[in-house]
Amino acid sequence: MPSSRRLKVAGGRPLHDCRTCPIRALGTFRPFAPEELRFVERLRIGEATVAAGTQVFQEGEKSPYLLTVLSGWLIKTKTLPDGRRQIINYAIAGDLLGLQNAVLDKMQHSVEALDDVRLCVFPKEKLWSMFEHPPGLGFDVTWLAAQEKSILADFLVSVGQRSASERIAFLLLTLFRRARAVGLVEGAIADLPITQEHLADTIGFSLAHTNKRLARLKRSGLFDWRGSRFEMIDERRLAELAGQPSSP
Amino acid sequence: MPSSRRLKVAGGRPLHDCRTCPIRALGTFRPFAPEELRFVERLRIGEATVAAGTQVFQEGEKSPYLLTVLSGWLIKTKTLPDGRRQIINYAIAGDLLGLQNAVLDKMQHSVEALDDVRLCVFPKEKLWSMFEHPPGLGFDVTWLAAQEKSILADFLVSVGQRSASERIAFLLLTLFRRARAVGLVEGAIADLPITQEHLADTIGFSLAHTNKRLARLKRSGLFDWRGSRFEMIDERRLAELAGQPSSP
DNA sequence: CGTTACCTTGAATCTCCTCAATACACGTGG
DNA sequence: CCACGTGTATTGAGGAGATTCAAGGTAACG
Repeated sequence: MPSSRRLKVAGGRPLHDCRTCPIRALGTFRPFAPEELRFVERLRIGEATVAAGTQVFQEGEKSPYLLTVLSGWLIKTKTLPDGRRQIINYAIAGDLLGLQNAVLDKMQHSVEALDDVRLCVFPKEKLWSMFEHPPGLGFDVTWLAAQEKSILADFLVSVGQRSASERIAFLLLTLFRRARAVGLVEGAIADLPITQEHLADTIGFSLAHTNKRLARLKRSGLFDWRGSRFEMIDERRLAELAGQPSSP
Repeated sequence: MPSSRRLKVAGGRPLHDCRTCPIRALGTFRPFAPEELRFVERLRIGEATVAAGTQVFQEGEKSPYLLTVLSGWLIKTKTLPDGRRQIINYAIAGDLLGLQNAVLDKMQHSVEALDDVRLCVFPKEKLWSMFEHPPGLGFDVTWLAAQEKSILADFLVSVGQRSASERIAFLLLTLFRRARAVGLVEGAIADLPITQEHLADTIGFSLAHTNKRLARLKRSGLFDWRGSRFEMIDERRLAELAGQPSSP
């Protein structure tokens, strides 16, 4: 069972400098002008560290925060009245959390930490000022939103059209590549704090069936996955198996 | 088979005035300041009318355009290498097309007209200027993107967790409500230019199976659907059947 | 050393798929 | 006017794939 811890922001704690922000160092993002850096630094409320299992946002909730992930893994989920749960997406370093909350007035899904997570916290009402303030901060937010739309569409194709093993292959490949893009892969090894239940809730199959197909996939030797240690062995063949239209 | 017609923009044709824009009249959007109106009017290239079956965008393509739907229905699709197709979302009046193309450099999905469609055409490189130019045009784009993320998440829950009849109920309900929100429902009747094959490609089931479950659903009398004429009879019960968390 | 979370496996059942055939409405050309 | 094609809807039989339920197994942790 996920714990019921909720997000708390410790104000006034020692903040690192935005200039040395870990996610800026990734090179995944456009470099900020000094002026933008100062602007963002003023908007920021503080940093928060949350433990595995924490509910960072709750579906339907109006939170005062808009968040950026500095480190750790989270899942975004939606739950049906009878308890069936779908994992919508995963979030890692560099991802934005709570855009819906800031723009559409309330959260459309829940967000839960899978391991210990560090977050950068903004007041959601300041989002508007990122659009007033000329240089492309608002554009960056749109870029992130478009990016996530694209990921959601990919997941939708998977769940709508792919077979069980294809879905597993596609998900593992996607998570691995996203992790690699933000420097979380050393050699060919990533730390995935994901259980088979998460896997099942993402690809839309029962846990039992997911387990059986995963076991068979493992035997093919394209990757090794035990506990949270995931090792990619043959990425190209895994991508083929996933039915990936194009290459890395 | 969908025809292979492609989008062509007739420049310099008589344009209606942005002040009398049909989608502005809907009341779905925030009213524009006169200054914003003039700004948008200058950005616009022209209007385009495309016939049913036209491929407005092609997956992987870099188109010079960013579009707004004035009237008609379209589908956004992604196709796997072996031909399996997933309908990602539907677009109607007020929706934005080609954001990925403008922001992420190329289209991640195809867009096809289901009936005759009127479009408002912008040059995609001008998107940036909507963010430079202070009052909230850029914010509106983000709002639309967040909105669509929310729809995609809903579809993902459906395809991942719901049974066949629940998925059908949910999709019909969603399309009906979106149509109603932009004034396309008179009485309880909407014109849905959708075949059972579209339905099947959206909910992730085979055509045969979709047909059988739909037939059973029809017998329950919650709606009437023949050809393109869709009549909602018991919206509340259909919503219950769809496993909708909250009410209209 | 018992608890808890996660993983594994089997048997019976049901959902959904494939394949194939048929029906119907429409428009076109002979 | 009818014959024909095409797109859409419908239906049935048989088999693959997924579900549920239930039982064990393993490893980590207090």
